[in-house]
Amino acid sequence: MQRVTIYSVAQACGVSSSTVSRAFTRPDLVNDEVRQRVLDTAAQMGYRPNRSARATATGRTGMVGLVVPDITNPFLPPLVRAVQRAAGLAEWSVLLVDAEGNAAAEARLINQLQGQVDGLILASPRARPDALREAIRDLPAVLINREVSGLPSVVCDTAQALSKIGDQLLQLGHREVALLGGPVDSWAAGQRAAAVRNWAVGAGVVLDELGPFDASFEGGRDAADHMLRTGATAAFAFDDVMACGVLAELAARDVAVPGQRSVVGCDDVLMARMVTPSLSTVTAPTDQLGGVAVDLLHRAIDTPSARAEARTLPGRPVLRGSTGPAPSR
Amino acid sequence: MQRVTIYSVAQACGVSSSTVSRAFTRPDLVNDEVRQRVLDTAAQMGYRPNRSARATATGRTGMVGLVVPDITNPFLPPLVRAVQRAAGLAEWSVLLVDAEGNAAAEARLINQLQGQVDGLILASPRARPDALREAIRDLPAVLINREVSGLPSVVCDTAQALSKIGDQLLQLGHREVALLGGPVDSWAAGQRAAAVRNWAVGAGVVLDELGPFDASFEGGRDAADHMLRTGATAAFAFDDVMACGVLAELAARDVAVPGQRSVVGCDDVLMARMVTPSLSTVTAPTDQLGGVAVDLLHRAIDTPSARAEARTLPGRPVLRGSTGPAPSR
DNA sequence: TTGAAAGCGCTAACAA
DNA sequence: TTGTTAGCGCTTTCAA
Repeated sequence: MQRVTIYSVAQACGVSSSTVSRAFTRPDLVNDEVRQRVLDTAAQMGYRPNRSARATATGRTGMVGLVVPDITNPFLPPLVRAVQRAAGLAEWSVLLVDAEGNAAAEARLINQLQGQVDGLILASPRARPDALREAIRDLPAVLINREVSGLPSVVCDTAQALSKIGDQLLQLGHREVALLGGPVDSWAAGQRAAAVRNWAVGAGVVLDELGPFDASFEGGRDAADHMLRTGATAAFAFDDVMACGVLAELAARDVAVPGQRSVVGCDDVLMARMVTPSLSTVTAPTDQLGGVAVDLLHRAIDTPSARAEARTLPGRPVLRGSTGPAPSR
Repeated sequence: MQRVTIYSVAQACGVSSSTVSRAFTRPDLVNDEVRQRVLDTAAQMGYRPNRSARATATGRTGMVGLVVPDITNPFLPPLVRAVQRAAGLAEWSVLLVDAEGNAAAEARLINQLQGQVDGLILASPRARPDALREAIRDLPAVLINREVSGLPSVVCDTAQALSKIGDQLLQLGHREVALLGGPVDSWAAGQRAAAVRNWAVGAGVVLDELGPFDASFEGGRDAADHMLRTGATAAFAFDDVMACGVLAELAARDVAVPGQRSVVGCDDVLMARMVTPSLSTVTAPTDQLGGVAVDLLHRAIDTPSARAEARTLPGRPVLRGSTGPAPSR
C-alpha cells in the first residue's frame, strides 16, 4: 500500500492530477459531477493533501507564528486559545513559541520562524522596537497589547476602565492611592501607569508611585511591603498576578482587605476569581483581541502595501471583593 | 533582489547546489575549506533553508504536534514550555493544538495534524483509547500522563506521594478523609483515586468517596459542599484547581483551614503557592515529563518497530499550609 | 569530495 | 472545463 497522492487519486478517478488538485483548492473551477467523484474517491482512499508540497509550490505555509513572552503568565493561555480558534477558521495552523520570559530571546525566536510561517502574531512582546522590526524583517506581523509605529496592532485599552475603578475608589473615600508599577520594558505597564496617573490628577488624590516590581506573585509581596510604608489606602497593581501577591502579603500581615486596604488588579485572569477576597480588576476582551489580530494579519498578508492599523478594544471594569470603603481614621 | 536559495548561494560560491545543500545537512561530506566558504557566503547573503522544500524532499516536516486538552488548565503551560524546550534541542518546531476542554474534538484535531507533523505528543488526552488510536493512525505518538496499551507514554506517578501525604494526615490525627473525584474520562483521576483508596485501606481510615466533580474552581466549591456533609476532616482533591475551589468555599463558610479541615491538591501549579493558606500538594516533574516525551518520540520515529515503552516519573509530596492537625472533638 | 540529474507532491500558467 | 507541463527549493542517488 503506497502513499496516496493526487496522482493515485487521479488515476483511480480517470482524470488528470490537476483536476484532483483543483477539486480541493479551486472547487469552483471543476465540473460538479467530476468534483464530487474526485472528492469521494479521495476520501475513500484516505487522501490527505501534503502541506509541505503545497507550501513549496505556492510559497505559503498555511502557518502563523504566535510568539508569547511567557506562556506561564495566566493572561496568555486564553489569548493563545483565542488566536488559535480564529486562526483555525482561516485554515491556519499555529506555531507557538514561548520566549520563557526572556526578552532577548524574542528576537532570536522570531528570526527562527522566518520562512516557516506566513505571518506573525506577537503577544505583548518585550523586545525593543528596533530589535523587533529587524527580527520581523518583511514577514507580515501583528502585535497584541503593544503598539510600535509602522506595525499593525490591537491593544486592550485599560485607561477608561482603570479610571472608572479609580472613581469608585474615590467615592469609597480613598484619598491616597498607590501605583505598583510593572516591568519597565512592558508597554502595557507604561500605559496603565499613565492611565492611573491621569486619573489621579483629575481626581485630586495623592498618588504614590512605587516600583517597578516584578510582574509576579513575589513582586506583589514586595510591592505590598512598600505600599504599607505609605499612607495609601488602595493600590493599583500592574496586573492580577502581582495583585495576588499583594493580597497574600497583606493577609500574612493581618492587614484586612478590603477593610484596611483596597487592591485593584488588571487583566481578569482566572485566578482573580479564585483568590479571597476576589479581585477587582479590568477584564480584557481576550477573544476579540485574538480575533482582530488574526483579521489584521489576514490583511497584512493580502495587502502588504496597506498602512498599519492600530486598533483599540476597551477593557471592562469589574468590581469584586478586594475594593471597599476606605478605613475611617 | 531575489529570494536566496541554494542555487544563488552555489553560484556565488562557484560550487554546485548539492554542495551547498550538503554543507548544511551533511557537513561531514564536504571539504572543510569549501564548507566554510559556503556557510560564510550563505550567512552573508541571508540564506535560510526553505523548510517546506526540505520537507517535500525528505518527507520530514521537522514539526511535532502537541495536543493539550485545555490550555487554560494551569498544569499545562509549564508542560508546554518543557516540551517546547526539549523539542527545540532536537530541532523540532511545536505545533500546539488546544482541544478547548472538548474530549470529542481531540480526535478530530489529531486527525488534522496528519501529514503536517513528524510525530505527536498528547498531553493527558481525554479521548477514548480506540478513538485515540484511530486518530493517530500510523503517526508516531507519545502520551503524557496517560497510559494506553501499545503507545509509548510517560506519566507522573502520584501514588507514592499521595500515600506519603496520607500518612502525614494520619499522624496529624485524621481518621476520616474525603476523596473528591475528578472527571471520569481522566486517566489521572482514576490513578489518583486508586492511590488514595489504597492508602486508606492500608491506613485504616474511613474514606468518603465523593464526586465526580468538574476539574475546576466551581467543581471544587461544589465538592467542598459535599465534603462538609460527611465527617471527613481532610480531603484529597483531584487537582490543585479543584482544591482552590474547596479552599474558597470553606473560607466562604468560615470553616478554618487547616484548623477545622485539611485540604490536599495535586500537580503543584503556580497557584498552589498563591492561595491562602498555600496548598499541600504533589509536585509533578514537569520538565522531565516534557523531556522524556520528546525522547520517546525520537525513538518512536527512528525505530517504528520498537516496543512501546511506558515510563514513570515519581511525583514529590509537598506539605504547605493547607494541612494540619485534625480538630479535636 | 564533488556535480548532474531525478524526484518529493503539489500548484498554476497555458493550451486545448 | 480539463489536461499538459513546468516549476517550487530542496535532498539524494549515482557517477565521476
